[in-house]
Amino acid sequence: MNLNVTPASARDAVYAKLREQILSLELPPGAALSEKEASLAFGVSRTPVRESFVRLAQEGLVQVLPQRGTFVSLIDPELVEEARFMREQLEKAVIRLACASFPDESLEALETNLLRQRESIAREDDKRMFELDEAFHRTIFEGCRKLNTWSVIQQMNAHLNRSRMLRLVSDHDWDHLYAQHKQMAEAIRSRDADAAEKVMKEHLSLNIHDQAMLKEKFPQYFK
Amino acid sequence: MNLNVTPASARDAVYAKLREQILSLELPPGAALSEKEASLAFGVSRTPVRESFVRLAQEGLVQVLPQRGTFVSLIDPELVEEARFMREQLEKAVIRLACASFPDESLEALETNLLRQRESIAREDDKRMFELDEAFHRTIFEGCRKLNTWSVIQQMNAHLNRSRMLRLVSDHDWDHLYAQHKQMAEAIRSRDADAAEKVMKEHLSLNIHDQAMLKEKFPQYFK
DNA sequence: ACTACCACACTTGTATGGTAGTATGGAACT
DNA sequence: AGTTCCATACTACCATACAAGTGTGGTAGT
Repeated sequence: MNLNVTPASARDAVYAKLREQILSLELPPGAALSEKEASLAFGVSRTPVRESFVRLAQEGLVQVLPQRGTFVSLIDPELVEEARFMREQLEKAVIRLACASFPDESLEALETNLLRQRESIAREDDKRMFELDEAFHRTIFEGCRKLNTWSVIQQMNAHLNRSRMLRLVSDHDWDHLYAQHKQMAEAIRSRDADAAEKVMKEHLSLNIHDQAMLKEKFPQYFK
Repeated sequence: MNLNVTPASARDAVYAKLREQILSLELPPGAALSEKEASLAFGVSRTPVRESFVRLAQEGLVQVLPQRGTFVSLIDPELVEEARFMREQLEKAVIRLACASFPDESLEALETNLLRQRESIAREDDKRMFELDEAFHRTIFEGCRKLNTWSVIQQMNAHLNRSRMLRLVSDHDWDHLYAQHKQMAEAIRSRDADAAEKVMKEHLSLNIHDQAMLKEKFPQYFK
């Protein structure tokens, strides 16, 4: 009997691990990867490593140069801004839908989430707060039966988050974000689509100014 | 000297060909693929075939069941509707941007494209008309410097187009679409964002009714 | 000192063999 | 006749060997 459960294929495991390391900047933009090196590190052959590279390349997280090497993609400011743009448009549209029709259990889920957010802020648990933030937005999509849309946003977030990660975590004004989340839930409950859209727009509008600053501070990470 | 230019890697070639066959329904939803079979058909080894399967799976065009087989994904009505939804939101937002600021050369490109559309309609050249339709929308994104957004839409279009393909080509009311395109160009020129958004919304609103009808007509192709 | 060249140590791309899990059809048994 | 079991022929997964392109450092020649 084999209790050493293999959670998934080697390919998926390598893919997930590399993705995480890239998004956390543990593998910084521009870093050289290599099929052989990675295969040794993960204790698998080159085949599953290669296949995970293919996936990462399709997401734009790595760049494969034939016969030369594979590198973690530099952060492309244009791509980051467009990812933010797309997310803003989609989230605005969905929260409007939520104001038109939203199941009670999803609204309850939002309220519960808000309570937990307050706890996490009090405990200064940034990691947990990240998760709750994501779950909050996800719940809105779920209530509108737009989970496929949420997946697309998640993919685009890869590029956004890598840029966000450069700012110190303490930079996050959780109180402000919490207040906005609370306003969103309120707007959905009172079916005020205009107010909801307005809050969401502000919530998702990182100013481009920050981008330029980051690019000056970490020039080697940007395209 | 080797004049048999390999336009790209075997992997890319296989990927492109399979994708085309899936989108054209030459490989219908539910069809069984197999690494071995495909490798024989393309005259390459299983490796590049496998890697193209990985890419197709990530796009949701095929489904890989370990140790069982690889199948062309069934059309998921929810996914199709969400793809349409996302495209509508993004295109509405972008055409509003175009009304605020749009380079002259892009506007000229739209006008030229419109002329060609009229020609193609007259010649009843459906394939050409498809291309011009796509180019028209692409030009709008290009003028707004939102080409990454366009790429995302292109990916989602895969699912939309497969559904569209089921309708007979003659179903397309090119005259109507042409008229809408013309109105869009007009609105951009006169910077009338509200009018532009309105036309775009109608332009991209396939009614869900069609979906249900198609699902009844081709039940084996749907999830 | 400088330049042209080439061997070599890398890289990714492709081919192939073996492994393990799954579905199926037929044989043996009830 | 109906059911269970197993051989077999698939499948995708992974490891490995080889092919082919690229960059670099050293060397020979000028």
